[in-house]
Amino acid sequence: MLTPAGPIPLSGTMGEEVVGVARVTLKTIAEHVGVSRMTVSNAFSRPDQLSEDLRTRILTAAEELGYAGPDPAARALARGRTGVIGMVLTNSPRDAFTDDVAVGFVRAVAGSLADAGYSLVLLHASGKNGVVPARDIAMDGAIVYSCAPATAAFAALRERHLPIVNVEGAPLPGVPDIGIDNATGAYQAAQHLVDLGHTRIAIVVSALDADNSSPSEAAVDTASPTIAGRMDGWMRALGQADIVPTLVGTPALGIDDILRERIDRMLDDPPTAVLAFSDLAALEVMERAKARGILVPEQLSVVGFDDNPLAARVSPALTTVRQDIDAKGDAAAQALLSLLREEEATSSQRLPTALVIRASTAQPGAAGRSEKTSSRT
Amino acid sequence: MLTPAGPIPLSGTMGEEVVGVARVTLKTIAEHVGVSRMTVSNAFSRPDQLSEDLRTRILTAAEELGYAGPDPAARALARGRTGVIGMVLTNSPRDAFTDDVAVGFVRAVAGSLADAGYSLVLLHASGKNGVVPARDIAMDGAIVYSCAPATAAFAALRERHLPIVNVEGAPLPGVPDIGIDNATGAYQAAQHLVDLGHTRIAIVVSALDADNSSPSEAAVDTASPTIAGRMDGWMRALGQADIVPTLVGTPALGIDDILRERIDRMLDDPPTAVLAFSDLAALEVMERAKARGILVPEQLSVVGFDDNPLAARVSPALTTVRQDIDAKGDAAAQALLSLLREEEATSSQRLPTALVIRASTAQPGAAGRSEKTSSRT
DNA sequence: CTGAAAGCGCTTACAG
DNA sequence: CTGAAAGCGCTTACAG
Repeated sequence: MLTPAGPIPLSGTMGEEVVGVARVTLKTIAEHVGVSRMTVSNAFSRPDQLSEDLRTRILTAAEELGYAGPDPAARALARGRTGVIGMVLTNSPRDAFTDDVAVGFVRAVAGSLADAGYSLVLLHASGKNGVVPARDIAMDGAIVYSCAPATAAFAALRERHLPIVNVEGAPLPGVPDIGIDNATGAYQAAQHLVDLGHTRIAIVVSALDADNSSPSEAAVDTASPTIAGRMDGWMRALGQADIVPTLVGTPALGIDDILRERIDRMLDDPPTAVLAFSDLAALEVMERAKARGILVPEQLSVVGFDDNPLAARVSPALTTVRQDIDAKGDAAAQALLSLLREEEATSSQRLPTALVIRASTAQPGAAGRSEKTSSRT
Repeated sequence: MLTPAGPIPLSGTMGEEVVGVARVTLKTIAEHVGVSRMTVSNAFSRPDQLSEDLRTRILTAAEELGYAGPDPAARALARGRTGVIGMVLTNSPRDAFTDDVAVGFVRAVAGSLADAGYSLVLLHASGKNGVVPARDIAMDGAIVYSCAPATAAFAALRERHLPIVNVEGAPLPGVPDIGIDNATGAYQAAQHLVDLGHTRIAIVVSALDADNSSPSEAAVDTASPTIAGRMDGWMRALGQADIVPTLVGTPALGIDDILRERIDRMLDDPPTAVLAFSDLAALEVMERAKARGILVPEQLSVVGFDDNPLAARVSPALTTVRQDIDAKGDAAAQALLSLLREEEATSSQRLPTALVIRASTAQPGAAGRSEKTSSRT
């Protein structure tokens, strides 16, 4: 037996304060029990490779010595597998987590992945410290949510040749893409307004610089594949009805002050209906309309997108295009999982949407019943 | 030069389909450039250790060969540092992410950590696959959010001797705990009801099995340190006013059907006021009261806890105890960060709360103005 | 400014 | 059922 005098060798040079106990490794236990390191390894990782009795003896010794199990970092290197999946969000987690839709997606992905034994690591954009998580974090694969192909994190991931699933992204060769059918959803939303009789319609978007302008070919250029899909759908329905909408947009990826300002400008001479790229943007429009005394839906119909949990709670309840965010998260997780299993069957997927008509839309100029009609007796 | 014939050695046995390119490592590049592996390592990790010229040459070669940088798993083992911090939530991420307060916390932590160059990995409870993330994932430390000390994940973390910060947890020797001052917040909430003149008060909690019972000593036993703190505060204020509240609770950690059922039972013979352990629970009470035609706040005052984003949006707007969730997240992240820097100065912290009085509380039996008083003309 | 040596802690075939 | 050997890909002192 090579076991040193004491059962647990202590760290620190003689005379120094011994702050912690020396690292207990497979070797410590092997020497203690009198077997080879790899038998100890087997005791933990391949129980069928040794006798029940030996295994118990080893596990007992491990516990006595305070061994918490094989070191995950060493194991990851040896196995070539970490058990971790990365998630890169449009914006840093700090921003993304203010959006219920993004949160719902992360939630669903984390759940599906957990069922398969994988943990999710949130990959923020590269910081000042020179740390680029997408490049520097050990992981087995990644899910990229609603990012432009040019995103730095995305590029880093691809350089590493990691299995990647793109969600609501631009089609990229060799990268499966999961997303909803934005065009069809948007088409339904616009058609709903057309059916109600609206002709003066504004479209409110992000990732597109447009200050109450008309949709000239050039202007419809957006960095977001999601917005692009929705634009397609809206324009198709409106085009069929010979309606030329007004475009209100910001170059930013989400709602910012530029967009708010342009929405205000739009409300100076309001259309009769607005198609917004998200429920959050729709609420922004509704709040600003309300502040000016413009009645929704009597004077202004508003349609959102997503069916954010808020949509049903606000007043008037928001007409919107529902997407099944849980299904999207599951689909993304499953796609990545099958990529990890090297089942090449993984392909892109378009999930369906559904128009949900609530109280924020009505016929133009309708003396529609709002929730506060008592004064009209 | 030991460089093989072609610039990029291919993998796969002769005759097999060559699916991928052989792994490019430090060695590949070293041989290609004609320097040692460690000079290549230095080019990436310690730029000051070699001439600018050599470095450029190495980096160029690396790019040509498709080398994405030092392998994170190998680096983690060699450096003893992963750049990853774990987060264990009360419930699995799937459940936790339905709660805006928990989401806000994760958001704040992820943000603070990102600033310091760390990424956050969500640690789910151990699954069927035998995978226990808290034991099997490589990380440098962890934040434990609102977990009972007996939580399996917590125990696994401690066995690994990882730096841990406890958030809203039970005090544990050697583990700094960050949390709000639950007792004081709850005290203020209860005192507010006392000041309004209420005497028939119910307390709605989780993690405590109580079916409209009186708070006997035994019954006040809860597995949640957070609930325990709030109970203390409520009971102290009520005790000073000689009020004995009714206890409505579920053994579960959150809101479940048991709790809903017991709330219904409470409303059969309603008190004049309710103290709820969270805003979500308060909304549950309000909705159920509304369904029965019990007016809030005229017939029933309701006080929540947290100041969930929803609290201000619902109608009537909810009186509640505000906690600064961003501050809590930052504090937790900073505490862990300083633990990682081995600044032993890290200690526990109690963050302040503030009572926010809105429209869901009024004097008992008050013919208070609700939002629908028109009928009373 | 550059390199030879040792090591991080584990696992994977392969023998016996 | 058990072990000796090689290796995962990098970094950390330490020489020169």
